[in-house]
Amino acid sequence: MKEKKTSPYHHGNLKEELLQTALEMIDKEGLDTITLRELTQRLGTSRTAVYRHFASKEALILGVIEKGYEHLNLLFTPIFQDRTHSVAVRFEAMGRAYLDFAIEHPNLYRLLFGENFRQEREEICDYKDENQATGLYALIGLLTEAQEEGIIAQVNPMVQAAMVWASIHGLASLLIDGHLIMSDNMEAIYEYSIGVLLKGLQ
Amino acid sequence: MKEKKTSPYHHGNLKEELLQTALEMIDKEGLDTITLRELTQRLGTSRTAVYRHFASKEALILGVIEKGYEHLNLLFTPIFQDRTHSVAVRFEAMGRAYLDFAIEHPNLYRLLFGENFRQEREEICDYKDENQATGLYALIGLLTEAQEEGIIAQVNPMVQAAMVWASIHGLASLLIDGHLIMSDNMEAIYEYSIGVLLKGLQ
DNA sequence: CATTTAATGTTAACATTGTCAACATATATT
DNA sequence: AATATATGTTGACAATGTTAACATTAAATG
Repeated sequence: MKEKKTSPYHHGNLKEELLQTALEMIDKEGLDTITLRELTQRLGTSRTAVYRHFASKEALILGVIEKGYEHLNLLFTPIFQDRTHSVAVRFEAMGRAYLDFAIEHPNLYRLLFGENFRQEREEICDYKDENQATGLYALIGLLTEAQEEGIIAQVNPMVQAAMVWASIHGLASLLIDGHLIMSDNMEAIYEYSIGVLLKGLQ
Repeated sequence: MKEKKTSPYHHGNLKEELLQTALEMIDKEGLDTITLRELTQRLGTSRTAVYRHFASKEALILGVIEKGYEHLNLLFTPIFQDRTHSVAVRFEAMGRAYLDFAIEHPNLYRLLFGENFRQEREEICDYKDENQATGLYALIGLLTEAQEEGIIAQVNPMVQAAMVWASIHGLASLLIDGHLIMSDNMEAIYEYSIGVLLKGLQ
C-alpha cells in the first residue's frame, strides 16, 4: 500500500511477499532452479532475511504449497458447486479445469501434486479436510450426487474418486512431463477419456 | 570378474559400474539426494573420474534412465507377448506389473516417468521406437489385438493407449507420492480401475 | 516519555556440491 | 621402444543453503 522512497530497514510485509514471489518464481522457472538468493534479491532484502520468517527453504516451499492449495480451491469450488449444471456437465468441466491448470502451470501442478514433501503435505491436507469442497472430497461429493441420480454405479465413492482422479492426474502428468508426444491429439484424448470414464463408471 | 588386491590406477569397467551404482543409489535414496562424490567414493575412485566417461552429472543420469528403460522392457515384454493368456488377462497383468514396479521402485519410477530430462528423453525414446515391445507401443499392440477380438471399441488405438496408460500412471503416481492415503484399499482401487477401463473401452 | 524487550534485517563465514584445469599414470598404437 | 590416447587424481572455484554475531526498528512496559 504505502511505499517509502528509500527502502526502510524493515520491509513491512516480507513473509507474505516471500510466499507470493516464491510462488511466481516456481510457476515460471520450476522448483529446482529457484534459489533463496535470487528470491531475496528480487525483493530487495538480504539473503538470510528468509530465516526470520521460515525455518528453512523447505519450510518456505511448504508455505507456497499451502498457498497453492488455497488458490486451487478458489478456482475449483465454483465448478463443483454450480448446481445450475448437470452432474455430467460439471464432471466434464471439472476435468477440463484441472487439466487446463496443469498445462498452464506445470511447475505449480508438480509442486502441488508431485512427490514434494509427502510427509509434511499430509499435515496440511489433514486440517483441510474440514473444508468440504477441497480436492478429493469435492470429487467424492460429485460422484455421490451422480450415484443418487443413477448415472453411475453405487460403489464406494472414495474408490471411484481415486480412480477418476488418477485418470485425469495421469493424463495431466504425462502431458506436462512430455511423455505423450501428441499435443494435437490432446483434446481428442481428453474427450475420449471422459467418455470412457462415464461409461465405465455406470 | 577379476579382483586385484591393491586397486589399480585404472578401474577397468568404471563407466558401466558408474551407471549400475548410480541406478542402485537412485533406487534407494532418490534422484535429488545422490551426489557424485558419494557415488565415486563408493566405487573407490576420485570425484572427477566421472568426467572421463560422462560430460556431466546430467549425462550420467541420462545413461541411468536409458538403462532403466531397457530393464523395464525386459520386465514387461514377456507379459505383453505371452499369447497363452487372453488379451484381458494380459491387460490386467500388465497393469499390475506396472503398478508393482512403481510401488517397489518409486524413485526409479519417477526417474523414468517423471519430469526429468524431458527434452533429452525424447531422443532416447525415439530411437527405441524400433523395438516394437517398448512402452506405449506394446500397449497399442495389445489394444489393437483387443479390437480385433471385439472386446473393445474400434477407436484410434493410440488414443486408447494414452487413456489407459494415463489411468495406471496416475494411480501409480498418486500412490507413491502419497496423495492417496488408503494403502489398504489399494488392491480394491486397482481392480475397480481395470474394470472401469475394460467396460469403458467397449 | 524513557527504557527495555522482542522482532526483523544484515554481514561474514562455512560446508557441500558440481565442475574445470593441470597433472599423473596406464593402455593402445605405431 | 616411443609416442599418443585414454583414464584417473589433485587442487581450486563458484553457487547455494545455512548459521552465528551484530544492527536496527517496532512493541511493550514502567
